[in-house]
Amino acid sequence: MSVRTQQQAIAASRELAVDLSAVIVCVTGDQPQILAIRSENDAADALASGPLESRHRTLEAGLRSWVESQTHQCLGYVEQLYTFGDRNRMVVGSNRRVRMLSIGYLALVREARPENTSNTVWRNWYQYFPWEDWRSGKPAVLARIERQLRSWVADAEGAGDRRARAERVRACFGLGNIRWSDERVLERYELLYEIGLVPETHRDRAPAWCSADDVIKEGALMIADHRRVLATAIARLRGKIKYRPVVFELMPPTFTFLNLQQAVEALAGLLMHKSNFRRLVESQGLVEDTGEVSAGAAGRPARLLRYRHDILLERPVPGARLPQALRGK
Amino acid sequence: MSVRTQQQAIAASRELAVDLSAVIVCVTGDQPQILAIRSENDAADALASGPLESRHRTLEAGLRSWVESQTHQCLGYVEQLYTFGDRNRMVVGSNRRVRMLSIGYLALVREARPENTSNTVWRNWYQYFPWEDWRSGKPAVLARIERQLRSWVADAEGAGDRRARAERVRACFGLGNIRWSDERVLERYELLYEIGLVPETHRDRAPAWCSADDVIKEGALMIADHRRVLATAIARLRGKIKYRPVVFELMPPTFTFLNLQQAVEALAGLLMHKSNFRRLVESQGLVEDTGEVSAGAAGRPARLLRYRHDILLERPVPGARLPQALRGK
DNA sequence: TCAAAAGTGTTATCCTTACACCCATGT
DNA sequence: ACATGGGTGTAAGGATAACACTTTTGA
Repeated sequence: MSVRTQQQAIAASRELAVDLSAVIVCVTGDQPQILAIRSENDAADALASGPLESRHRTLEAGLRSWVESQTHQCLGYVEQLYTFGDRNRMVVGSNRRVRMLSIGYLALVREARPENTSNTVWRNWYQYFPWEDWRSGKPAVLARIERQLRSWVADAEGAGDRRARAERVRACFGLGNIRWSDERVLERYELLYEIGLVPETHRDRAPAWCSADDVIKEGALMIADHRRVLATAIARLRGKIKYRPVVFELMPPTFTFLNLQQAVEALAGLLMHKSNFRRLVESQGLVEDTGEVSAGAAGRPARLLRYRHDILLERPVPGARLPQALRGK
Repeated sequence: MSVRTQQQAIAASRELAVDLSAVIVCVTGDQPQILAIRSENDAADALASGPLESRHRTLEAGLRSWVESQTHQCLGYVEQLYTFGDRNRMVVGSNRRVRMLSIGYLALVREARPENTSNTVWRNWYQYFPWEDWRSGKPAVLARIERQLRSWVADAEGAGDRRARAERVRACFGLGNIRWSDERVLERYELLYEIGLVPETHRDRAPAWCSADDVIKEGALMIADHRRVLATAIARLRGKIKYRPVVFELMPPTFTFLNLQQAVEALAGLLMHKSNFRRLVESQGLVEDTGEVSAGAAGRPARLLRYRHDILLERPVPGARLPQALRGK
């Protein structure tokens, strides 16, 4: 098995189609946005996606190249998310089924360029996931979602199964003594998908036992599994801002503390304590003062900050969950 | 661009070969091991890798199926790592170059089964990365590595470049006021690769400016980019054990605190404080006491523990790096 | 009796959270 | 004057890291 011939691999690939898809994120003001591709006839949006071209040395270079040429967006930070290849991604080719593989990427851009191609739009990502925005209190949709989840738990066969379901619901949606976790975007979406609360379930292959009546209609749809890819991206980004200074990839060259806080809040879908936020950012040494102050805003003008580019990599990545290792020797 | 025809995608895939490769990990006693495929003629090992078959519904199912049939290992926890597809992975096909894509997976198994196929071996992963094991003090190789890194820093063109290089070296290898971070396995490997301190650089495409004389020869090689895949796996696992109870996927049904601690230490390549480790594990409620005690060991017999399967998902994932969100509303 | 490992307890320190309060500006 | 946002101080509580020390077994 060690020496698989290239022929085998190539033969296998004959039934394959691979593309790259990108969740392109920016923050305008206090809203997180993604670049969506509008389809003419279909109601559902799509993510930007393009072919895997072999002339680029790396996958990432290929992605950058076509996204930049197609959308006239200059990509900043880019990170591979996941490779999606489930069977329900198959499409029917000329005369046989073809497995679609899609390598998902997260890309951050600094500003929302005017939409110059007619079919691309910047959309607030909470349009697709209304239950993920807690900034103005608990989202209304969650009442209905929770009701459905409870009945799913109640429908379990045995007591063990019921416990497991209850546990999972509590963890995903922060019920009982567990808190809502902003990072569980994908787990939440997958739970909804699995139990048929989301239209995609019924579009893909509806299991007999779940009815389409209970579907949550709030939240815009996307084609194929693009909403799953988006959920993956949001989850990754929400996690990442907590231990790597990636927010700054979304900020203009100078910004105030409030700007920064609102950007983080937009991504996390949660509000933060003002003073604690400042202190944390300041203590990390991530920003430095430009001499200037902001103008034109409502209240007192604020100092304008700038990201300290020199601290690109360091950040001791604090907060490990294991006891500190023994020092030295 | 939104509506790419399937034809395009399929056409693009003609020049593609996709396979799955797996880093299969277990811990025996106090050593982390991976399943390596020995090659007959070549000196370098390979990771387990197999074709992407279309009969399975998910990629993961396909991986499990062929790994289990080929290696007679029953895989426990499985997680997708990354999709590797750089140009230097190209291979020459019948009469043209073919891009090799490889979807890397991390798989954890509970025990090292006797090696029943002649060409598979369990190997200590520190054979490939001797600089990653700090359990008995600072690894000896690091002296040489650090010397080379310093001279790379000194060789920088301008002052800015020099600072950036110094910064990067400090962050990756924990020099100056920055501590060694067990999780930066991949970043370290990539730095070594980039500046030609590792044989792979010269095998792939040696840049003129770096000489092969300085190469670090300690550490076993692997074919193609498999050592990079392994580095990715180790990094991911080291990170994951800190916030998800994945170590237990590597433990036998019952174990002592010491067993558990040694497993974690094996993975992290660092030693922990005994009492603090216990307290942390206990406080998380991850384990429960079986009535029994361990027998036959050197000192005083220890209580045998068991993983509490009921807490699969919860774990509030503490230690977020952002200020706590405002409560409720 | 000694070595080896299992356990228990305690302290200083730092980080996080949660408040309370004052400052500067435009309308 | 007051609303809006900028900015400082601080005290309580919790988690960590680092010690010191006792207990139980096998050889």
